[in-house]
Amino acid sequence: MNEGQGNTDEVFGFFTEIGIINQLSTALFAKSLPDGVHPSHFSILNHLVLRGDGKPPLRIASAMQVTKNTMTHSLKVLQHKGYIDVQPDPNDGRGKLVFLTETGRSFREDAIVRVSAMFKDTIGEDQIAIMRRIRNDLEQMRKHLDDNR
Amino acid sequence: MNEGQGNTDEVFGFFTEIGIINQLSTALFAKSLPDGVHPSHFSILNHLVLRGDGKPPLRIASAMQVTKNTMTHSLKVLQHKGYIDVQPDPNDGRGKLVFLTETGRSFREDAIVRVSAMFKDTIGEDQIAIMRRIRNDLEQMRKHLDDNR
DNA sequence: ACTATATAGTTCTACGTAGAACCAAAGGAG
DNA sequence: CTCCTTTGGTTCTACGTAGAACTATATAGT
Repeated sequence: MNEGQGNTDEVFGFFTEIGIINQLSTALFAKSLPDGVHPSHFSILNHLVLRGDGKPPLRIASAMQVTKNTMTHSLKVLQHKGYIDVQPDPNDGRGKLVFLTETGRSFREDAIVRVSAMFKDTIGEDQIAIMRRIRNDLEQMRKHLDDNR
Repeated sequence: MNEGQGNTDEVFGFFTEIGIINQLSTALFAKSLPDGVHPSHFSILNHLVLRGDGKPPLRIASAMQVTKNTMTHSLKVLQHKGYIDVQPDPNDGRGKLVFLTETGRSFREDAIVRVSAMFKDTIGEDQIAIMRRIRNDLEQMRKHLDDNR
């Protein structure tokens, strides 16, 4: 293969590995979520619980690293399922604010239990060890990619 | 937040980080590919060059970690663009074999050049160092997830 | 104050991908 | 040989996501 392109193959291989892990983990995760709830939907609920709700969609979108079009769609799904409540922002005529409903909170609680049970079957001590080991490097990488977008 | 779920949050956070990196790198990659060629399409071409062509679709699908339905679709796109040639397997009446065309090979070469140039702008020494550091752990993680699918 | 620009969200469209049902060919068991 | 199961691929449908064009409100510059 062509040398002289520096470490292109290395970089490409790395991102391929990341992509596959993402693929497999997402699929694994999806199997433990009830009815048509996508992992990304759960992520939004989880984010609202952990970081607090009452945030505008755009802020959530940037936290989740998806575009605002995607967020509009996802929020519509969550709202339709009754997990969130979207209200106009009283301080900004353009904006909206996203609130969790009780249904949404308890759905998230239940999902955590299911996911935990599933993780117990697949994620062992070795995997946890890997996660702890590389977590910092991953964060740095993510930050760098995010800054140089 | 609820403790007692063990390291669910840790695991979930890890996969979230992976997901975001995948997201950002894919988007970055896509920008350096011409016309409607998706990163996954390029991956297939790259795989055929690196690992050799003349392989059945199902084998490629398992290497790329996508379902066969997806592979059928992707191959149709690549074939329509003239990058690959799909022929029936003479040894198996059900099977097909995928071959690269000259167009496909040179497209991949050109793409490598573009991608390399783009990487030079975004991926620095620090990032390469991270990749080398965690590459092994990622592979292990991927293998484990793949085996326990 | 007025105009220009930036920002928050939505809509429309296109596309990659997965799941399920399906067809065809191969392989194994009796 | 015959039947059943497995395997390779396709089709149909559904869905998450991105890009681009658009509306409406807010903010900055003069």
